[in-house]
Amino acid sequence: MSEEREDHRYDHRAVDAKWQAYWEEHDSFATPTDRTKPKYYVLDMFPYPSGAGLHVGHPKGYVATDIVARARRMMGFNVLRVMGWDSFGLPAERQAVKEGKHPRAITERNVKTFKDQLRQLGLSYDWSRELATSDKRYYRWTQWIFLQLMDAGLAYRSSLPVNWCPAQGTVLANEEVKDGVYVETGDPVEKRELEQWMLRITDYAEPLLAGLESVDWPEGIKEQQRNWIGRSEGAEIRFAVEGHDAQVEVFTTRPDTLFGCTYVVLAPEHPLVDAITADGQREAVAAYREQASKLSDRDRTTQAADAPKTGADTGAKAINPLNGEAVPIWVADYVLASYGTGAVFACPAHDERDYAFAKTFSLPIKEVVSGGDIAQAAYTGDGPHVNSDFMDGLDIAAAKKAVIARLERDGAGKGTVNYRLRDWLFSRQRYWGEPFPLVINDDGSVTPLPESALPVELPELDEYRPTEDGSPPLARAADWVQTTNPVTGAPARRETNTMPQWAGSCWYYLRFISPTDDTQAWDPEEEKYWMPVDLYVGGAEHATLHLLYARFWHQVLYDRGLVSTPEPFQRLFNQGMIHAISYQDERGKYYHPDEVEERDGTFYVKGTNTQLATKHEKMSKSKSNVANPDDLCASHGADALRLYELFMGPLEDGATWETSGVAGTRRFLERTWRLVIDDRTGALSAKLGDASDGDADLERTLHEAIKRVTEGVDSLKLNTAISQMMIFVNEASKRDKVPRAWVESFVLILSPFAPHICEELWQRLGHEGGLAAASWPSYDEAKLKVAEVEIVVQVKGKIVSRIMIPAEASEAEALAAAKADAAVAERIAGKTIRKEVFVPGRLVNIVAT
RNA sequence: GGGAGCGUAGCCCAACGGCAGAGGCAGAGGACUUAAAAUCCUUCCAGUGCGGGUUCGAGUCCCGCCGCUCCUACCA
Repeated sequence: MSEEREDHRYDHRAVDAKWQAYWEEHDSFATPTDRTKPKYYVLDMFPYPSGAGLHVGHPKGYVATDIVARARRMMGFNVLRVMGWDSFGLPAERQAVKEGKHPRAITERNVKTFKDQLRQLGLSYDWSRELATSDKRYYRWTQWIFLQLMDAGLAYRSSLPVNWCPAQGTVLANEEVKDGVYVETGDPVEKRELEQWMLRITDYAEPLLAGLESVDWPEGIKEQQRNWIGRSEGAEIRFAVEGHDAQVEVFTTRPDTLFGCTYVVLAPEHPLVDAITADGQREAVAAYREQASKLSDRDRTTQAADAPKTGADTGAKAINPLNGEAVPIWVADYVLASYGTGAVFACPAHDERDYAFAKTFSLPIKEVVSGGDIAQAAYTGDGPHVNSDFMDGLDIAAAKKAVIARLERDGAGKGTVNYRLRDWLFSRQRYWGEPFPLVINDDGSVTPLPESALPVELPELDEYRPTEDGSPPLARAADWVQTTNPVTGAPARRETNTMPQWAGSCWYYLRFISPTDDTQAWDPEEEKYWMPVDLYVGGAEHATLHLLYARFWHQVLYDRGLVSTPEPFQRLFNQGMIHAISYQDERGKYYHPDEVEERDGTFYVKGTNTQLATKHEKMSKSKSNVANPDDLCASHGADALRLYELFMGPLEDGATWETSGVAGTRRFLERTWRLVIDDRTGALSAKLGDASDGDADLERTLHEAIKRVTEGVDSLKLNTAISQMMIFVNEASKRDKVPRAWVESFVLILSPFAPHICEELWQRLGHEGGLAAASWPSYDEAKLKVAEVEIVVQVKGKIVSRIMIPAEASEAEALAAAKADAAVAERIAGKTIRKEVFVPGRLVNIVAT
């Protein structure tokens, strides 16, 4: 008897497996080919397939988009829902070196792990459109886009210093270098000049700013992009150098303080330094530049404005173009070579950094804007100008105008706009990336390859480290490097750098439109149909890099008439990060939750007296606080996991993972199951009745749930949608009879969240063709209303009574009913009514004195 | 230093400016059971980080603090 009963309970293993197989067999999520219906392109930021696999934090966004995709299909949209792999990148290359395998083999292994994990979650991807950026059928077109960029004059070569680590024989990213050493090993890092490819993203600074106005993105992300682009208006001013032909050009946003200039500063790398340095200062300046060059960019820029200032006097003098005054020229690393002109004029009275520098080196400080106390600190606020000749008495805005006009008249400078955004360093000294589609001729000139020569495939190597002389790994493929110019037939060599990982992710959303087309990157007709991406979901950590780079490429493609929309991602949504509790002993060792026990509110290593500190941290293997989706699919089922991912809280918020919460959504699914199935017999529940078995309260709960879920698909407020569905199931479970049609509607709205169990229930309810054939239920506003409502009656804002009135009652009726209440009447007797407030369905407030 | 966000019950979280509680977790009690699990029922628990202000009315809007998270950082 009991065994038989077991057989009819909700068995997630059987249900999950059955329907995942069904979907695959029936191609349930194939992208529709008719073009008559409205389209919806919902996209996840595709992952880098790391060796660690997925933890429960990763699928949060994927589950959210899956709900949107499944619901939109039922609502009659053609949905494009796809997944791929950002599969070029350094970790695979490192792992390849470690294991002595090809990075491709490592990548394929990791992709398989990821894909298996995603499949278990029942995500409705059209897997026939799967792509990988490291696939030559894909990177052929990445190379093609690079040719477009070259053709548009947006790609150029430039010699730049990079971080070179001799001990590791490799180049390092800025993030990997601190205090002049490789953070992982402590090996020293030096700067090495290498020929690099750059992309002129700065040419697109204005369109990138302007485009933000037209997209539906979180304000915070837009603001980050604006800050990153960093538009600032100011002036370029030329200072003559005393005794030299040379001129120093500076950029400033405060040309109005030019009379307060007491010195000029060049960045240590400024090209004029050698030419102008006085003989007596050569040694000191050389020593300073040497010292500065040893610091990584990061060290030079992570310090706050009040950091100790260093510098050296060149002994040269610059002439202030306004008053002819000669001021000393210094070299200091607080001026960055890569911003503006790499030189500034210093006005210590009104700039904190200049102030600190002037104090350090006892340079004069001259006030030109009144309102502060420059004996104490720099004054950066507004005020009437002083000691400034024609600007005296003007405020900052007026003074700026006046001084720019004067400089322009005198030919000593001009008003300009500057950007913080730098050109994009677009080459890496790595193997596992896209080769450049070009050859370098013997004279150093570059010839782009014709389209017919694409793809330029990565050659096979058996060693992925850089060469001994520091050339990138591709230099090892001598036969590959040595080639001929396709136009002239003359000997030429290939570029041994590869593209950075961002390249492939810059346009993958376009390739998903026609991923198997080997004749073009995408089909223009299909592109017109599907673009732009209607909803793009991913982490906020990509706010400035990926999302800016992709917009840049897209705008270039748009300007060349290759895509139909100026912006790629119409709506962006950032899912919050999932954190989890970690347990650490005094020495910092992490313990897995299974090794931990709680006694009297304190945590200990099981069976010992070793006390543990708890912390909420990012999920990470190294912190032993990772929850694995595979385990949860096995123990609670994919649907319970999917529900919990979203039930935890608002999608955009961070949340703390608690596996015990999955038990709650699992119980909800079990209650749902019992609503439909008699778990003693496996037959349909005897509860299911006809329309006459329903009551208005339950019907209202159902319609409320349909409404919340329908709206949640748009707003992505899915946690409250789930809770409304829980209310319906709790209520329905209490009834002896529930109209079958209501239960069916409920199964449909739950199905995007919990597709496996809902397919099963839908089938058992006698429907053919699966949920794919079903359409979305609608709600009826009229059904959401109740006949009578209890409203609160306040007198002067204090609750004195509660009365029942018809829901449709007018203000006059409600007030009359309120005043008829004894407690109210008593309180307003003999007083003057100053104000009466009526909030329909909520309250009445009578202000009487 | 700058920017963004968050702070409601033991915990996760709800509340068009209108009765602070929808849902879940954990806890307690009970029903069912030989017992346990499962299930069902009942139940405890905060006045919304702090201080002002606007308002008939503030968790919600405004100002100032405190705490936490994320991003960014000598950008002239």
